[in-house]
Amino acid sequence: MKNFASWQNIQDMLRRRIIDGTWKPGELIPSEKRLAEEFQCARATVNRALRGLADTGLLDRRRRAGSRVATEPSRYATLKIDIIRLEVERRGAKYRHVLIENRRTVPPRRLQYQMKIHDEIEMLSQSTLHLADDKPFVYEERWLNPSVLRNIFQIDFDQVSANEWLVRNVMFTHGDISFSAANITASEADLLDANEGDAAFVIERTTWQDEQCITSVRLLHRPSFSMRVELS
Amino acid sequence: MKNFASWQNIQDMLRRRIIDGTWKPGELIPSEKRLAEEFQCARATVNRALRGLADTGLLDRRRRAGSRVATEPSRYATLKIDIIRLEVERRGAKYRHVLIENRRTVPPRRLQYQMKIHDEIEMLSQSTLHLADDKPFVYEERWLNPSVLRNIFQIDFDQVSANEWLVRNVMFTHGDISFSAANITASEADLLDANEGDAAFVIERTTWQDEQCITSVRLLHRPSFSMRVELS
DNA sequence: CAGTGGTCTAGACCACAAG
DNA sequence: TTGTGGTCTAGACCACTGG
Repeated sequence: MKNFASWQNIQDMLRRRIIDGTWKPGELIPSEKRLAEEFQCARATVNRALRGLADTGLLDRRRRAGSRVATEPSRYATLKIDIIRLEVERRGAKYRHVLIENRRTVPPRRLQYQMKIHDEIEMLSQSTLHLADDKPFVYEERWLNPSVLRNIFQIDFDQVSANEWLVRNVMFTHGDISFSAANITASEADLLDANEGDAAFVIERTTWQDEQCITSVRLLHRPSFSMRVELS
Repeated sequence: MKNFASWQNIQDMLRRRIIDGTWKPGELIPSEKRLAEEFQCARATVNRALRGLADTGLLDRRRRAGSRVATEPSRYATLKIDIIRLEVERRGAKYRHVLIENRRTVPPRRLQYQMKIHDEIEMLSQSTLHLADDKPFVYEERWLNPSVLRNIFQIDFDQVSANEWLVRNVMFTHGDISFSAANITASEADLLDANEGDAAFVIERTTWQDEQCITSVRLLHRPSFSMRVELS
């Protein structure tokens, strides 16, 4: 007999029952064992299907208590954090970047705090403009920590943006990212070919390798930029 | 002998090898079979560990070709889409909402397109202000599709916000969400207790149940709002 | 063709928590 | 105490694709 009951099939069937209200929010669903009997498959197969549903927030699962349809079914959206060059190219445009500033200096207090750094160490401070079809796309302000990136002063960031170099050469263990909106300043407006006060989408990201901060970056997108994600 | 080699342990060890450069970007790592021998465990256990690493973008896996460390290790950030009330309460504030407008009307063209609706049907149009500690937090403009939400005109949205009612009562099969920035208008500024032109963080979300659009919503956050996510 | 990852199975033991 | 989910095992077959 063929396997019509792959874990994907089972997951789809179970998701359907949740979505169409066969099993209502808060309700207990049959145990893995019973579902395995129903679908004539091994419990591990049902487990794989249910785990996926729990991961997306549709189910709450607890040992002994069983699996319940989530009462407040949070949904999760997964953002892909890409190299800016790829993001530009994905939009069908030609990518180019310009390194505007690149100097060693001590970061301001606010950033020391953000990077969880306690010494007044010198870092590499960069300003980069990323362009799509030669039109301003993102203005990037970045701080790079030379205590982690030993050879950082030898890299030619005119050839490769720090954004891309880091992704290819340095992996982080953890980090945080925040999204917000900001009115752009006169000088930023100049760089982004926009008007002072325009609302811009801002991403701030800081990454660490174990306890050491690698880099902190602020990406100021051109006005009208929007980031889109599919929900499933 | 105890199992010191749970799939989590194995995943951590393998992740470490990728992060510290033992295995470099683009490099082929040992097959599941070999790793299972190394860790003295079943292949399924290694598989579970590797699958997780592939899911987060650290590995590229292909049948026959084996597993390679990703050349462009995309990282993924998972956003939890919560009920606004919970988001306010998570920030330690008291939640309250005010239904400002609630009327039946035909949505404008732009929204018909966004909702992939082809008929000039009447919908429920709502404006809601969400408050945190009685201070404006988010201004919400929402369209609800009565062809899917049959009893929508009977719900008392003064008691429960549409945001919360929908999450608890209607599940979607898919949707899309976009993040952007906007200069707030004079009337929005009035509602949000801000100034005209201030930059506000905007979330637009549209959800469907199979082919039918359920709702489309635009959330205009108070200036200074930011959304933060952990990367791991 | 052969070796890889993808999946499924039947069984087992364990950790947990509701009753 | 007992039934649940969480995990691991040893083995198997399949789908895919590089050589």
